[in-house]
Amino acid sequence: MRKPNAKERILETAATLFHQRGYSEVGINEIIEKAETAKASFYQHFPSKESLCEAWLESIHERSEKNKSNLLSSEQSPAEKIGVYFEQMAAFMKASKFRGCPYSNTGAVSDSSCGGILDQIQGHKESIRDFFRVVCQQQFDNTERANEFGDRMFLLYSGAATESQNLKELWPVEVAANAAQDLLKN
Amino acid sequence: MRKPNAKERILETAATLFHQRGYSEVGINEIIEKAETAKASFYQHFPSKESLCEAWLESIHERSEKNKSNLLSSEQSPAEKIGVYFEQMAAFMKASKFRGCPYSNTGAVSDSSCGGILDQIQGHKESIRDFFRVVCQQQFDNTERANEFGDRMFLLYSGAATESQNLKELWPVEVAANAAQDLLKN
Amino acid sequence: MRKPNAKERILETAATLFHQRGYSEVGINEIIEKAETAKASFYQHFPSKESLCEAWLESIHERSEKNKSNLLSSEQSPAEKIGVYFEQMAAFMKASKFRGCPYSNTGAVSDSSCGGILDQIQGHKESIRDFFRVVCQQQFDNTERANEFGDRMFLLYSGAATESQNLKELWPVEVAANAAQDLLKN
Amino acid sequence: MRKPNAKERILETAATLFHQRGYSEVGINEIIEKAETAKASFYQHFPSKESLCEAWLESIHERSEKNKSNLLSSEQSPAEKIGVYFEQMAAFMKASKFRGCPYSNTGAVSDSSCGGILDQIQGHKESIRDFFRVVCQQQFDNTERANEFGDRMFLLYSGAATESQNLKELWPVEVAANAAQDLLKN
DNA sequence: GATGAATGAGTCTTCATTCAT
DNA sequence: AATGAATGAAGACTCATTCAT
Repeated sequence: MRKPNAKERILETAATLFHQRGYSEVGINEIIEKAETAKASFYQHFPSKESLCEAWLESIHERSEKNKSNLLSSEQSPAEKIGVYFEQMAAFMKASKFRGCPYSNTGAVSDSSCGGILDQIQGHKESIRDFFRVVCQQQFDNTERANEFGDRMFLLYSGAATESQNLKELWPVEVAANAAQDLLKN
Repeated sequence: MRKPNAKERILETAATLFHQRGYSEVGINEIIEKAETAKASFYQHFPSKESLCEAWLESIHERSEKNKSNLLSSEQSPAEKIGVYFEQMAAFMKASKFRGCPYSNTGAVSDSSCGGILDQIQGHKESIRDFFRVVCQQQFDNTERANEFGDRMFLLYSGAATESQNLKELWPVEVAANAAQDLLKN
Repeated sequence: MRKPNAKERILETAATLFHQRGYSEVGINEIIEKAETAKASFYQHFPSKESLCEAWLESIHERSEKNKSNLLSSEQSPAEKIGVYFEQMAAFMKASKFRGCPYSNTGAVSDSSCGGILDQIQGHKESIRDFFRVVCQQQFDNTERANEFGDRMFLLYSGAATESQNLKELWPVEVAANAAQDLLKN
Repeated sequence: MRKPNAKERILETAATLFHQRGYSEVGINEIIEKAETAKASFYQHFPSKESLCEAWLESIHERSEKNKSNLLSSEQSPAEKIGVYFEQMAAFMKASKFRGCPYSNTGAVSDSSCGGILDQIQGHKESIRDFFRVVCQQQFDNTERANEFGDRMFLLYSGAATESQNLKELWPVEVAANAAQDLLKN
């Protein structure tokens, strides 16, 4: 069961803990203990806690990119794509007990996470925004309108993540999904 | 210049620091130092760091309530009220160098802030949601539709706060404002 | 027996350990353990390990200054003053089991101890050099010659400290003392 | 450019770093990184960090021995030999940015370097002391006097190394050189 | 002859909190 | 109402060394 690779064990453990309680609330001691590794082994693979955070965010980003890419190139209609995306979001929120968006949560902690972390947050967010824009471009002829509506969907999506986390409820995701569908009909 | 009241000095100092860097990133040592108080004096006024956090959030909430109440009872049209509210938001984002929503930021840190803090976050968020709902009720006859659109505006608003913070840009607030205005026209 | 004051206990413990084994070889853990204090208590009194080092060197310097000042203003002849000074040195070497000069030992560790530590080392050394110069000025009419001979005595003194430490023997101190006496006769 | 032999690369790298910053301040991680070797390769060539230290001191000693031997058997007068020796010292101090004597610096760190390191330090120092004694024997008929004056020169030399390092200045070497020359004239 | 991964004990420092005065 | 001293637990990170390959 236990992965033989220490680096992977650390990364997976950190992924769970960071997401559950937030980057700043999880110490390296706890990570290495649950990953069943020695402290020095950790630093052999990651030069710092921050670099582990970057690796964690990176791994999420990769999965997310693949998913969005698949969705975009699928045969589904824009409305269906939007529907699937928000359904995935709802499932994610429930599964993670409303812990919200790992990127926003990490960015909320501090601006001192300026270095690579801020870059990753922004890159990820831009990518999601682009996703909504492209879906809208598949629906609307007017590119300008498509981008504007894509941005609105992006904000609905983000607001749903934030408030679903704050209120520990699912309705924000549903409301956002409906609003996005309505936007597609305009 | 220096307030004579130690409790107020602490609260103001904490307000600034918590907002700038996040609750978990600011230690009591720094707070009492900048507030020019002794450590024991701090614990005389606040039983714990968490209670200081609650007092901070409470003070923000009070100001916010007063502002929303004034807006709601003003002579302005719903569109104007929405316009003013998002303009205030834009000003706040700029002034705080895109540090986003203190409530969401605090909630992002940890679920261990279960106690009173989570209650305050949820209370504050519900209140903002209600604000948007009431504004919509002033516009639409259909209450159900008003509430649905109010919720959508709430999510746009929240998404704008989150992404304006993440991207360190103002456009999310503007996009959200426009989307909200469009909702009022439906 | 145990001093009630934690700061003093720390300083005395550190003085002993630093001198015995060298600044870089003594950890804070050992210091606080032997001083019977908590780690945080240490940092209440000293902002860093380096600052403790500075306090230690400062305390040595003060005692040294008082001693040299007393010697200089005494009724003794220059030869007697030199004699007493080297006798004190011999006693110190023996008592400390040939651990040599705390200042030179600290400076030997690293040039990264640039900050205040280097300043203290240099200040202390200049002060000893001045002591020998003044004694020579009390012996010779020619100031230039007095200073030159004072500098030579300073180097003999320093070499005696270093090599007595290296060789774990007392003869370097004796040789230096004799050489200094001969210089006075020139 | 890069030496093919890993052992030599390690030794040269360590020589540079140990001299620049002191034995205790340089970790083997840094050494193997700068020597471009694997950690296990290091321990293949040197059983411990201490043994590397010994190898380093040994290599310095060999060069020093050769140099002194050449000087002693040269056609130069004792005064010239002393002159050359202190000139070399001055050049060494300048080149190493006043890092002083590697042996004294290593000995200053700790007495726990009991094993072979202390032996090497003492052997090296005795050898330098002998050098001065022999030069003096070439000058004076009286062996006892020659040895006494040789010892004095040794202390001047050592003091010059120590204080030149402490003060980051060259004058101690010059003063010691002059004092040594004067001793030869007695 | 060489290597990358793993380790336990250690480094210095900061945390929120309580105590006696 | 106010304070400086004290505390144990935890923070991130580095040490010299060993192991299996």
